[in-house]
Amino acid sequence: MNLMILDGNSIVNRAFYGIRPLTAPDGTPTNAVYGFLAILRRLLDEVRPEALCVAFDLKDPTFRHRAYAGYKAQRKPMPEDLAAQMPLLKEVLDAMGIRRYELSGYEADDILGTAASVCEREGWTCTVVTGDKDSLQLISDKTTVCNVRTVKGQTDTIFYTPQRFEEEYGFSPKKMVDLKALMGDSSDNIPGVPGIGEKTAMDLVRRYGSLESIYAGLDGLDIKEGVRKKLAEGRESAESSFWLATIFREVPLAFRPEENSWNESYTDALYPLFKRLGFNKFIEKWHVEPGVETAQSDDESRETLAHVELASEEEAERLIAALAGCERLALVPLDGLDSVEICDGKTVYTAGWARCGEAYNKLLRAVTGKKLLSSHVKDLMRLLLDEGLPIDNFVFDAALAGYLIDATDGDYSAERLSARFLGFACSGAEAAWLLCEPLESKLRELDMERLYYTAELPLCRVLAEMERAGFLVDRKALYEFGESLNDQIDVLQHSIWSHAGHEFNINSPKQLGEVLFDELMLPSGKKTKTGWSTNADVLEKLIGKHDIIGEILDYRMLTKLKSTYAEGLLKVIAPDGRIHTSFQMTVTATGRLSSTEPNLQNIPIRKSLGAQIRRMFVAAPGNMLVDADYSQIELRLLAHISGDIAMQEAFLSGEDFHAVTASKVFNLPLEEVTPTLRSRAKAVNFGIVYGISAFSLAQDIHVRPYEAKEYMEAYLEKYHGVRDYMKNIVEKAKAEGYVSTLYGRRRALPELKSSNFNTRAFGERVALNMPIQGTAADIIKLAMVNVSDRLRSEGLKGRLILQVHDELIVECPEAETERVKAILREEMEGVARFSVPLTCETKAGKNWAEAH
DNA sequence: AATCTCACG
DNA sequence: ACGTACGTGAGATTA
Repeated sequence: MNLMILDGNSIVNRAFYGIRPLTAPDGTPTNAVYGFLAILRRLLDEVRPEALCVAFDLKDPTFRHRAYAGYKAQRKPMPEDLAAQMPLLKEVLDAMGIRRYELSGYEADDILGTAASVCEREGWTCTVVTGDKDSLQLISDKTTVCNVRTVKGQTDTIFYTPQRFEEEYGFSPKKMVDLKALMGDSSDNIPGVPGIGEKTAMDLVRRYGSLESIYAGLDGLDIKEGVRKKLAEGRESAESSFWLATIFREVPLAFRPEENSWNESYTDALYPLFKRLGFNKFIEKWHVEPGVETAQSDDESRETLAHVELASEEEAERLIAALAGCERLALVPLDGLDSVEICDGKTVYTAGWARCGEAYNKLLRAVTGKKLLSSHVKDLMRLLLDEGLPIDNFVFDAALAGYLIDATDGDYSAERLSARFLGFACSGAEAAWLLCEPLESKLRELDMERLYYTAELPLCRVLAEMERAGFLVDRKALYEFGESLNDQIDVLQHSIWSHAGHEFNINSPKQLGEVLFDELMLPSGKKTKTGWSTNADVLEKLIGKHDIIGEILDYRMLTKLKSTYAEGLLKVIAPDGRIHTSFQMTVTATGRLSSTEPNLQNIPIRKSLGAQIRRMFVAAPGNMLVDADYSQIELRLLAHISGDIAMQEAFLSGEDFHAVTASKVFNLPLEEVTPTLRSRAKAVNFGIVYGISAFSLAQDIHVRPYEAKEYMEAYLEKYHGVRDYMKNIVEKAKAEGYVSTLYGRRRALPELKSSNFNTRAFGERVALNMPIQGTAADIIKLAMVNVSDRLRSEGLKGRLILQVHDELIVECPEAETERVKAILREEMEGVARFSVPLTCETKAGKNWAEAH
C-alpha cells in the first residue's frame, strides 16, 4: 500500500510561477490552482497511490518548535494573486474529498516527515511530493521523494529513491541535513557556515560523511587552511543550522494512512466549483459529473424519454400520421439535414433520409408545419431554406435563451444548458424540449422575454436569409487587386532588407524587433512581453528616425490587404460568386453580432488603399446596394441615457457634434474650432464611451497626460450629466452585480468584486460601456427585424445582405432604390423615440465603396 | 496553442 | 502603487 502526500505550499508555489496567469470567468486568478491540479493529475497517473493527502504550512507566531528566532522572518510575503488562491485550492481539495493536514506552528515539511515515519512503521510505502529540496532527507527504502518542477506549463517529476539520490549527490539521503548545516539555505533562513558554499559543502560531506565526523577530526582533515578556519569559526552556526535543517518527524498528529484512501470519488460540490473556476478541461479529464443538487428538484429528477429510430418508409409514414394531433415539437438536425431528431415530449424519434427514403421529406414538411422548439435556430433555418422548407414556425431557441441569460458563458451546448437548468445532461431534441420551460421562466425572471421574443428570436430568420443571400464579389477585380500589391510588396521587402543589411522575415515581430532595436539601435526600446514591441503605435513614434520605419508600416499594410483580404476573401467565394458569411448571435458580451468565415464586419475603409476592397463588393446586374448607417448612435445614446441636457442640446442643434464638443472643451466660439481641436474632442467623445483614463487618451491624441486630463476635466465639467452617469452606473453595477441596456439585456459584472485592481478597473469600464454599446446593438437588431418585415410586406425584391454594427446594407433591383432608402431610414430612425433623435444616412451605389 | 499584429464599429 | 479604452475575427509566426 502506498500513500502519496503533497507539500501543498511548495507545489502551489511552483504552479503559480510555472503557469501563465489565468483567471476564472469572474476574474479570480486561478493559475496556481490550475497548475496544482495539473501536477496532481500527472502524479496520480504515474504513482497510482492507494491513499492521498496534502499538507500545508500553518504559521503560529506564538509558538515555534525550531529554536532559531529569525526563522523565515525574512521570507517575502506571498504575492496577492497567489494568496487569493490558497483558500480556493483548499476548497477544491475538500470538494475532491482529499484530506488536508495543517497544524499550527508546523511547516508542511514536518507533516510530510511525520506521515512518512508513520507509513514506515505501519508497513506502508510513502511518496512525498514537493517542489523544494528540503524533504530529500526523508528518502529511505520505504519513502520516495518526488521533486516537481513546472516550467512554461510543462511539469517535470523526478522520483528519488536512495539509489537515485546517491548517484546524483554522492552521499546518502540522511546526510542532506549535514549538507544544509554547512552550506545553509537562504530561502529557509538557515545560516550554515559563513563562507562555505555548495561546492565545498558537497565535497566535505562526500569525503567525511557527517557534520559530527567533520568536527570530530577537524584538525586532521585534508582541506585548505581557509576552509578549516571558516569551519572552526562557524561551528556554532553549523550546529544550530543542523537543528534547523532537520525535519521534525513527531508532529502531534494522529496520522493514519488508511484514513486517506483515494478512489477518485468526489463530492457534488466539485462540478459547480470547476465550472465557476472555468476548469472545463478538468471536468472531462477528471470525469467530474454534475451532482444532483444543481437540479431544481431532488429525487424524481430525471424524466426519461423513449428513443426510437425510424427504420423504414412505413415507420416514417406512421409517425407523420401520429403527429397530426401534435401542436408543438422539438426539432434538431443531425449531419446537416441528412437526419433529424424529433421530440413530442414523450418520445425522441430519429429519422433519416437513408432509412426513410421518400417519406423523410414528407416527414420534414409535416414537422416544420408545427410550432417548433430547437437550439441554434438560425443555423437550422439555413439548412431548411436550402431544402425549400418553411422556417416560420420556430417559437423557442434554447442556445439563444442561454445567451441572454448569461452572455459571457460562451458554452450554450445542449449538454451544458441541460446540466445547468435541468440538473442532468441530455442533448438533441430532448434537450430542446425539456429546456424550454426552465429557460423561459428564467427569461421572465430576468425580465428579458420581450427582448427575446421581439428581437432575438425573430432575428434568426433575418440572419438566416442574409447568410443565404450573401454578398456578390467581383472575383476578377479582387484577384487583380491582390496581384497589383505584389510588386510594391517586393520593392518594400528588398528595401527593408537593404536597410537592415541582411534578409529576414519582416512578418516575424521577433526578428523585426531585433533588427530595429538591437541592430539598428533605434531609440525608445519600447514595451515588451516576449521581446520588443513592434506594433504600429510604436513604429509611428519612430517615423523620421530611419527610412526603414515608413517602409515597414507600408509593408505591413500591403501584406495585410493581400493575405487577409485579397487572398482570404477569394478563398471563400461560393460557387454562386457570392460570399456567405456566418453571423454569430451568441458570442459577444454586449449583444452585438459577430461575423465569421469570413468576417465581413472588418472590411477595410479607413485608409484609401484598403477601401479599394469595398469596390469589389458589388450589386448583382440590374441591382443596387443601399447602405444606411446610424450617425453617432452610441454618443446619442450616451446623451439620452445619461440625461445630460447640454449634450442633448448639442445634438438637437444640428451642428457638428464633435465641433460643438471642441468649442465647449476648449472654450472657443464654434467658428474657431480647428480640425485638430475637433479631432481631439472626437477622441475624448469616444474615450468617454469606453471608460478611458487620461493616460490612454494622451497616448491616443499625442498630448501630455496632464493636458489630456485637463481636456477630460473640461469635458465632464461641460457635460456634467455624463460625469454623474459614470459615477452612478458604476455604483449601481456594484450594488446589483450587473448592468443592463434600455431593452433589458444584461451583463453580469463579477469583475467589480475582484481583489485585483486591474480586474476591478476593467469591470468599471465595462459598466460604463455595455449599456451604451448594448443598447445600440438592441436597436439595430429591432431595426433589422422591422426592415426585413417591411421589405417583405411591401412585396419588394430588395433583401438585407449585411450588418456592420451600426450599418445595414440592402441589395435591391434598381427600380426599388428610392423605396428601399425610405424604408431603411424610417425603420432605423423609428425604432424608438429618445430625448435625442436617432438619425441615419442612406446612400446607394453599384458597389459598397460607392454606397457608403 | 499562444502570441502578436491589425482590420472594423 | 497599480497600469492604462469598449467590442470583435483572422493570418502569420513561434514554441
